[in-house]
Amino acid sequence: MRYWLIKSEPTTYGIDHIAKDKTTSWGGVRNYQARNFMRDQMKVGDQAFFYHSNCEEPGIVGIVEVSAAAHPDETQFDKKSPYYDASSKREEPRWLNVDFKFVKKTPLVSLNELKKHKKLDRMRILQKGNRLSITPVDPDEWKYIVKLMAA
DNA sequence: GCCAACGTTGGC
DNA sequence: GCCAACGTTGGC
Repeated sequence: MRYWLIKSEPTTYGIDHIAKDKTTSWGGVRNYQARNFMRDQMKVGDQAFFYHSNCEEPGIVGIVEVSAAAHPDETQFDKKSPYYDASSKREEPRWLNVDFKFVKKTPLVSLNELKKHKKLDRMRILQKGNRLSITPVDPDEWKYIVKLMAA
């Protein structure tokens, strides 16, 4: 079982959206590295920090869990979707995604807070210029952050 | 709104 | 296969 961090913009699809939906298909990811994480490494039961990006207070705001393994991303075949990909064929889908289910909201652990902890300075999210929307989280880092939330 | 960092595209 | 140009991300 692995741990992850997934980014989303709260105005587009934030923690309150998934709290209401209960589960959601994590479609629209158009980055090969992120796709490969979902396709090759994510398993049902893996947990992920839900991170709000591009907003007033960027940071971790909740926990979600993988509820379905990678499957073809429906938005790539939908001509009306902003994620439509004309070069992807049904017989050979280019984009895949997992489903996530809501676990809980957590107290905000802001980006600024994360930066303060020496233990966390290797996290992908804290590296300069990192834009990857799905990144692995080390089990030690996970535990450390969960403790921060409880404090 | 700015801009640095990054991924992708396409001409050669 | 190189690399400049472009578009996007995301913190500030």
